[in-house]
Amino acid sequence: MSLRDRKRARTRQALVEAAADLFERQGFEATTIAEVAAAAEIGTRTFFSYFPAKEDLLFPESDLRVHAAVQAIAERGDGDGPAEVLLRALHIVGEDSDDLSGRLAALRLRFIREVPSVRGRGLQIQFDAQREIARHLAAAFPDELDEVGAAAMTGAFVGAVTAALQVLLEGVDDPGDPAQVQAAVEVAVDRALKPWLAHRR
Amino acid sequence: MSLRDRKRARTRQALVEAAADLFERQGFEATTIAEVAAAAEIGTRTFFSYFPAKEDLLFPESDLRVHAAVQAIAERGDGDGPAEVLLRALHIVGEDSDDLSGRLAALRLRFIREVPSVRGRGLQIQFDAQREIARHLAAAFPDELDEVGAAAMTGAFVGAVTAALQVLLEGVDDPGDPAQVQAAVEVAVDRALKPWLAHRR
DNA sequence: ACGCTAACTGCACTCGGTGCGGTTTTGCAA
DNA sequence: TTGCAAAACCGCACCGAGTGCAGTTAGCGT
Repeated sequence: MSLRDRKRARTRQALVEAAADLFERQGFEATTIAEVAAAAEIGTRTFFSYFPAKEDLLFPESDLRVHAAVQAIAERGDGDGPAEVLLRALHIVGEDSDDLSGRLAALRLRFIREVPSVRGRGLQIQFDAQREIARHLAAAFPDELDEVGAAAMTGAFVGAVTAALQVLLEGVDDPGDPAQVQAAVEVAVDRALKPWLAHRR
Repeated sequence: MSLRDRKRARTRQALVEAAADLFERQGFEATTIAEVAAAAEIGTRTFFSYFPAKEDLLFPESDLRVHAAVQAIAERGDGDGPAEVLLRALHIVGEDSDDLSGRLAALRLRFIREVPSVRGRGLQIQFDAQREIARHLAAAFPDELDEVGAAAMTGAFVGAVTAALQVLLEGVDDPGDPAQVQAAVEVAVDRALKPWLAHRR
């Protein structure tokens, strides 16, 4: 990795951290891109060579997650069926790695509820990720699934968990508490997939 | 209905039609709100008292559809279970009524593929509609479903059909042809829900 | 016919985002 | 080490979406 690339990665990280700080303090819409860029010590214009839009500051490593999930699908065990592999892949996508990603996750959750444009961007990213995973799932199980079947299955899983999670999070008083959120996610996965796994045996 | 309301409805309709014309001719992003407003003979500023954003011109009657679906849930037959009622409700949401809505549907489909902001807004509307339907579904079947279960079920249905439809539409050469699209929708519903309905018997 | 209210509209403004062109930095090779 | 091409940086001018405000117009009930 060249010096150029490392510097670029550092600046990118600085942008995300600066944005997290400002967003926490001022909210999403009240923070301008100029402020974020200034806090990371780059010109306003240069910001757009790092992120295509303001909302993407909240989803900085979405493609890495998807890539990890795809890899998990490729490295499936011999005994696993499509449902098990898919479930494990989705679990990987939903994981928080470092603590910055934890901070970001909390902000993301908050702004997905508060700011329409963030919710829109989030759904779009989820949709694209889902499609990518479905493609690889179909490739991994050519005998059991075709493209359409894999997409339907992935859509059903993701849709069910997302919708269940949304309802559960309405009842959470402090969305900033990672424990409550984590618990809600587990309940959502369990509740959403119970009927499917039950008849699957 | 007062004259005021009728005039307002006429203007709203004129906006949608003008937008449809301009969008067909110039594309979505190349058409400015000022142009649409001028074509409907209102001031640019006034546009925003009819639609909150440019994208909403492509989803002019989404709340009516949802309302119709909710009503269909309320008027369910005695022998129907949650799955049948939900399927019928979703069928209602997806219907095209007049021919203007047919034109709009084609444009919508095109721009959902081409323009990220339109895709984002569309997903957001779908998400909200899904939540509303789930709420009423839970209310209609208090013994079989709670809020979370209804949301999971609705999310699974909608997610499966949407994802399957997306894959199927990739293979359609002329997205402007309503027959091909309609056929794809039917296949998508069938394929997406087959495993569910099969084990449901 | 008369006031009251809702709708219409122009104006000024902010912010997100892009294209362009010039300057600085970096990687690499002679 | 020096030189050079590419890549990154950045200011500038610009556009369109969207909002707040204030003044005018038009419909509605009395």
